[in-house]
Amino acid sequence: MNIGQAATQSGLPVKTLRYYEEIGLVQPARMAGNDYRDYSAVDVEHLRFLQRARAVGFSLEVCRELLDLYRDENRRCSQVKKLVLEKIEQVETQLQELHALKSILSDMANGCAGDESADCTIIEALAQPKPSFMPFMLVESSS
Amino acid sequence: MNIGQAATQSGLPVKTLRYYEEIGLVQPARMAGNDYRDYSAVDVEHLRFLQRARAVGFSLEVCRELLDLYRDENRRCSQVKKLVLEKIEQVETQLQELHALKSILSDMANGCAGDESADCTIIEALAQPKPSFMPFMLVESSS
DNA sequence: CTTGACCTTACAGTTAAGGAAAGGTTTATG
DNA sequence: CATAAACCTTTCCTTAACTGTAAGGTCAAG
Repeated sequence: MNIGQAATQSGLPVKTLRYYEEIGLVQPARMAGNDYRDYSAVDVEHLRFLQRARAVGFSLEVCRELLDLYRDENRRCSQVKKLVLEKIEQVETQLQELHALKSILSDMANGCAGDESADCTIIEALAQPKPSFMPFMLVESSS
Repeated sequence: MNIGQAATQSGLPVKTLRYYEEIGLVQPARMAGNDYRDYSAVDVEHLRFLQRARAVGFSLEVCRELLDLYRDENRRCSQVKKLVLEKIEQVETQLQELHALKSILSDMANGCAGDESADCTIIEALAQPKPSFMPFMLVESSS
């Protein structure tokens, strides 16, 4: 099967298949003569696995581990679950950060008239001439 | 003021200040003779503005717009608020996506024994030999 | 025979910097 | 005065996970 069909069947763009080959994730055979990539059914199965693992947010590095486990008859289920639990923790951390951001942004928006004047409490909050103004900004000055 | 002090006072790394100069955000004068960057008080003010705008999640592109508005005496408050409201929408979209991911990952983790056997419902869900298995995967096949 | 749809490689660009190399300047100290 | 530490400079490479573009080879249809 050539790359176009493999892309269609895996739900991934052609460019992505070339990229995955380049980084050693799924390396198809080559057709004699024209050097076209020749994807086997197993290759496509692996590509689909990757597509789904990416769709649930795993990094390519972790996808590689998952694919290795998928191919490994001697895997232990606990290894797989560990990766999922780690990912859940990451997602929870991101959710907390985004909630914090949203609350800051909402406070900013709510405190702002949004009219045609040049005075703007949002700009003032970001300029923050003295740290006494808009206390919610003080929480996020960690970086 | 040289770059190290400007970095300390703005809360940004030295490398970031050089980068911001390179992309035209804050371009300090140069000292005669040694060509060191020479940041004015206004430059540092702008750097601090950028630091805070980045800290609340605005992209550099939007930070540039915000900084332009900050410098613009004729800005309209509504322009600023528009950017904040757009950012809030982005954050909400991301929150929804992350909630969806978390629920998928949690379902996966909850359905998995996590023991020492090779059988793993997570791997099966990602492999998904037939689309009849684990219906929550069907929602996310948009990319 | 040519047109269009495939396929190939290689290189550049994206975001927002971080790191390293190789070297010039200034300041503190012996 | 010499020198070493602590600054500063530029340039290039790296990150994640691709996407876009250029320039060209191959294949099937009409």
